[in-house]
Amino acid sequence: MMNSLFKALNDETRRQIIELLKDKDMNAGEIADRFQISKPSISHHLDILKRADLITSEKKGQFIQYSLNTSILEDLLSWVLTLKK
Amino acid sequence: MMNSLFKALNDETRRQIIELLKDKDMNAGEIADRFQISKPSISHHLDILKRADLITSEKKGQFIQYSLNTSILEDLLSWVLTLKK
DNA sequence: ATATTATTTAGATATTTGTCTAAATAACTA
DNA sequence: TAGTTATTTAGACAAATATCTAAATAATAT
Repeated sequence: MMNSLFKALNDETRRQIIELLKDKDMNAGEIADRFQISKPSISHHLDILKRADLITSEKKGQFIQYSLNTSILEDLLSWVLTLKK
Repeated sequence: MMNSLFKALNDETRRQIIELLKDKDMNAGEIADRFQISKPSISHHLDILKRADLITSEKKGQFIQYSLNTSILEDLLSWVLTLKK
């Protein structure tokens, strides 16, 4: 669990996707347009974020809408906090 | 900066080293004894943790003592917190 | 001086990862 | 039904990573 979370966060592109989704939900194409990386690659990053439970997806007709899931970040927060004492 | 931090955290062995150092300072050999991984590999992990500023090292005679540096975790905390709103 | 102990550096290798293009799937539109 | 648009899946490949053994460095002890 922590493994897939840290893995997902260990990539600049994926962290930027998270930050985009912080502001608003976006579909895969909109996300891909923000990067100079192919759509299949973005799709792969989305998959990794999803496996880490950092984002969720919902089909909206022809599009797939992605949203940030912050609840998993609670675990990261408490992990960090136990280290700080 | 965030890059080397997330990279350092993206490994179970390194996270375990961090948790060991949370309790007390240890030298390289003591740390290595806790894992079934060769000393050179542990040394490499310590190097990555050090580059990420997560640990510090100090020579104590023949030994090198490693300590946890929690101040860098502030940055991780605030990164997570800005996501949560 | 020599030997022993602690740790790192060097070099090799297998696995994982990020990226790409081409093809497949799925939904809408004319 | 065909054609277009949105997204993913498959397969390939180069770069990065975790690990190992052997050798180098540094400090202590006999």
